[in-house]
Amino acid sequence: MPCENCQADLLRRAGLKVTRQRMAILELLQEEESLTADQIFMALREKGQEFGLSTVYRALASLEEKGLVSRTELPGSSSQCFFLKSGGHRHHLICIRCRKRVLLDGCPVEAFAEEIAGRSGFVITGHSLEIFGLCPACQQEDAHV
Amino acid sequence: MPCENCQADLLRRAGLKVTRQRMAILELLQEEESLTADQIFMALREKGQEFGLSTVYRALASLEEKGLVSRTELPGSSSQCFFLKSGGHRHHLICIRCRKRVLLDGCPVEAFAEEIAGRSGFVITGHSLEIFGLCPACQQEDAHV
DNA sequence: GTACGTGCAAACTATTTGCCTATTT
DNA sequence: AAATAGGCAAATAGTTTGCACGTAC
Repeated sequence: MPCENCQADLLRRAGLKVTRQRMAILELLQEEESLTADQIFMALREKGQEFGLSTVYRALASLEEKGLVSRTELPGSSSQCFFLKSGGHRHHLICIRCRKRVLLDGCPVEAFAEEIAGRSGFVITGHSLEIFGLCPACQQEDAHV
Repeated sequence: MPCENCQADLLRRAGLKVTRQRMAILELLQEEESLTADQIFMALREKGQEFGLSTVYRALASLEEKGLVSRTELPGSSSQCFFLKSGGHRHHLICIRCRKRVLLDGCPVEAFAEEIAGRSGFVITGHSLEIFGLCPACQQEDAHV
């Protein structure tokens, strides 16, 4: 559960200075599932937390570097989505409409990748996997239209 | 096997006009595993096939629309890679060094995704999966450095 | 006080578009 | 001849950077 000071602790543990801007971004990412830099910028502006877009990018970059945040690209979109990273190797189920992001347990790729390594002679360094769909809420909304 | 007129046929069947530019791009994609728009532009320029970068983008867009070409983004890269699409639902093993792209058989995600659909209430619309690694040739080159 | 973070404007990269000409069918 | 494609330059979108100032530690 997101306590008032969790974000500050996260930052401190990562060796980053605790600033209003970073706190606000972490807090926002905790509520929303995943957001583009611009969406973060807008959302904070609406909350009266006005600050530069480049600050958003820089904050996200440091957070990513420290492993607190990760990014991906939604299919057919040109901008990147940022989201809080949870420990370990995990994949997401992502709603293509509202961008809600659901953490999945398990990874069907690892065994597959090992098998492939053997056959292909490649040294496997990683993989990307994301599953896309419509979440229940968005299915309903779509039905109404 | 890439016959002289295969590309032309591909274009005709797709309902696209057969032009020097599109032919050259298809031919190039047949040799190389996957290339960015800019790499295609450069490669063609070196072959004396000089033409505009916007033509490359437009040609790739039509080819993609007709299902002949597909694109992805390599991890940590800001530009997109284009490659010839092979029929059906397939995934790739990609060398992070030379971008060689190997078609894989089978998909470990489909069963996983179905199971998830049941549990999550999402309607699954698709998934992305790519496996990254170093190909045998690049492993050797790296060993020499 | 020092190191790091922020704001703003300008730069940059990848990609797209407008408009007019050229080529394919 | 009609329809589609290409060339060039300019526009756009997203992101990054330089530099002076501000803030956390």
